[in-house]
Amino acid sequence: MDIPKELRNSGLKATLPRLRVLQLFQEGKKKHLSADDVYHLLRDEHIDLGLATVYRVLMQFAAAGILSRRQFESAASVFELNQGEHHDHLVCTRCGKMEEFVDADIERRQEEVARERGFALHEHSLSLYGVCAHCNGAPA
Amino acid sequence: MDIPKELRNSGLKATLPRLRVLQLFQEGKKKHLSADDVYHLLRDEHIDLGLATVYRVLMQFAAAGILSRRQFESAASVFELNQGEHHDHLVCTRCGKMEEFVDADIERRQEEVARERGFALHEHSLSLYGVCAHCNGAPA
DNA sequence: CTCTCTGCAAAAATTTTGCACTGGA
DNA sequence: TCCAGTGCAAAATTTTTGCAGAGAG
Repeated sequence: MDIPKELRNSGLKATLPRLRVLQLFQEGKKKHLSADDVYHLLRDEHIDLGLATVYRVLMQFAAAGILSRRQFESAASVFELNQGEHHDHLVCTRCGKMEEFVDADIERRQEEVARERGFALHEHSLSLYGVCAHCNGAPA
Repeated sequence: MDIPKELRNSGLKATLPRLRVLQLFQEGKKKHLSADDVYHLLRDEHIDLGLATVYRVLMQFAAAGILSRRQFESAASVFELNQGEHHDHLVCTRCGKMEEFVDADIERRQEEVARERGFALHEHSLSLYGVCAHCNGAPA
């Protein structure tokens, strides 16, 4: 989608920092980025914006539904483009590789578990941690 | 189990701070406690220990397998007694109530998902967020 | 031209570490 | 007694906020 338009739809002005941050995610070279990652990637492109601005922009995007914020095992949160369909993550604890997946059975059972306990389920977070085939074949 | 013994089994001396922290979890009034929770609960009992010590003790316990560290949506990690069997969490986003559950179907599918993608699964983290029956019946 | 947005720097919140002193075994 | 353990304070990390100036519409 047209980036400035996507911003306007969210009631946000199309400013340079916002355009660049969104572009970074839409390029898709790396899907999961922390605030600090974004900050440094943009600095590498000689786009100097403050870290505070990066945080503000990321949170505005998350509030607008453009990005989702995720919390994995490490201390810092990461953000990723929200592409409509929900998905969970499978993370290699050796090389950091991250795969996304959706499993209909798991999704369905989550609903059932919540319903059995009288909860109205709004969202969930599932992360699997293991060692990927590549790292398994060539242990460190 | 006998608390000093449990500590010695982990190669830790039975010191007052450790005994009190472990006792707090074993009383079970509240299962999930952040470092700050522990710090204040003990201060309420006029047991003055430093916050740094609380962190150290909690991390030693986690390393020893006595406690597990969890990361929910909020910024701070919480710790809970590790009672052997793994479980996941169902959290009410309105009142904070937390229920634990294990679902065999979900566990099995997680293994399958990981295997299909060539990962050796080591652990996972699943949290469901919703509104519990009580809060649903009496919306704020 | 106005009102949002940004940069900077300072504050907050959470967690970790250095160091001299204390206390369990 | 001896070394692990503790308290305190300072540092590190991640994130948020105040404020004056800059820039989009």
